[in-house]
Amino acid sequence: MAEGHGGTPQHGETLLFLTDEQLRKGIEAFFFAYKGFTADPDRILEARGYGRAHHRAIHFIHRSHGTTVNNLLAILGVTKQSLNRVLRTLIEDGLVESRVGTRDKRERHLYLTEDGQALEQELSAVQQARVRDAFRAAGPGAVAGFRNVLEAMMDPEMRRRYQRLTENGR
Amino acid sequence: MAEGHGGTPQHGETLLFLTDEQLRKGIEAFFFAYKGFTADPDRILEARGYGRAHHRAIHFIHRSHGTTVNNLLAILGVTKQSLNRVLRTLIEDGLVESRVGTRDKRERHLYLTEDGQALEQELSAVQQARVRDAFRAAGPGAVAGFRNVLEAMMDPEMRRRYQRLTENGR
DNA sequence: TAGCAATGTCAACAAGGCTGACATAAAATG
DNA sequence: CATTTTATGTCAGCCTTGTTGACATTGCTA
Repeated sequence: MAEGHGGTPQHGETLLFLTDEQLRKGIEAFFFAYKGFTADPDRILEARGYGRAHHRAIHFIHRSHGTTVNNLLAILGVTKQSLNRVLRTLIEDGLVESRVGTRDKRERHLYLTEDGQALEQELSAVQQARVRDAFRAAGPGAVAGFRNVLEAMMDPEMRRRYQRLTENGR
Repeated sequence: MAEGHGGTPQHGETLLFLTDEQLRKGIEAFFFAYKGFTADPDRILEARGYGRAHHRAIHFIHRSHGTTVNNLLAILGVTKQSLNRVLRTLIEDGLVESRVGTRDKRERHLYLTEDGQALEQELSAVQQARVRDAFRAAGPGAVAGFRNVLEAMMDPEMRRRYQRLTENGR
């Protein structure tokens, strides 16, 4: 499967020589970094009896106020039963509000309550701080480069969803 | 904690202005990319009735032939009960061999069998392909930049372990 | 009106984390 | 040599968060 000695250049860019060792380091870095990436929010969530699944729901509801359940399911890529379990506790705990759609009354539109927004703020503050520090430590150019690599690593379907999110903020 | 409008430059590098929006995109990119990162191995593992935990064990045993259980525990950051469950199935299935230590007979040294190496190859082939393609698509400079950001994002303890791994290959 | 779509819910199951407790063998230490 | 510590394994039980399958309700749509 492509022995690391190159082949032909693609995209008209300079040929990149990537050794197995370089790739392995990248893979391990990804693994270890993801732990750090989630460590701070995890601590906050744990104190409330929540997990990462709650964080993800809160994040994307904040990101897209009034999104529907189906929409959220597509973004998160889990089953409705799995999401519903999380959503139910968040609604019961008064962090998320579910309003019946006006145009289509079958849909439920999801919003963060004040408490929900407060938790979202708390979670994103620590996570953003971690990412900000990492970007600064890595220096200029890292922001775009980092995101480009990540974007290229996504499955096409997820990339589309990601790009749709970042385009219009909705 | 550096208010986002900069303050004074650090590390003698150019000041980076990072908006909340940029940070949020980075965070979401990380989330979506991690899904892609694990998608290909996950498919292979599923066919064998294994999960990500098995992959991680296999990866680091391959990476450090003859490593001890304690060592592996520290790298993976899980409990011995959790690791043991995975390790037991891998040993039963003949993918991993556990040898009593010669110097210290309490230790068990872990090795991949031929079958284990074959699976490791299969798994790393698809994962490396994904990372390689992403690096190439992102262009030169991405490799180092990407790794620098990731490294800065790790918890200090994990960063030390990561660096120790990448230094001497052991 | 018939059928499809969006949502919720119940039940059951699995992976993979966790804690606590206990057992064994071997090393290390006084 | 006796004691303690270390490395490992194992049993039992719990939690979160995924999964599938089945079923009900409501409301849109053809």
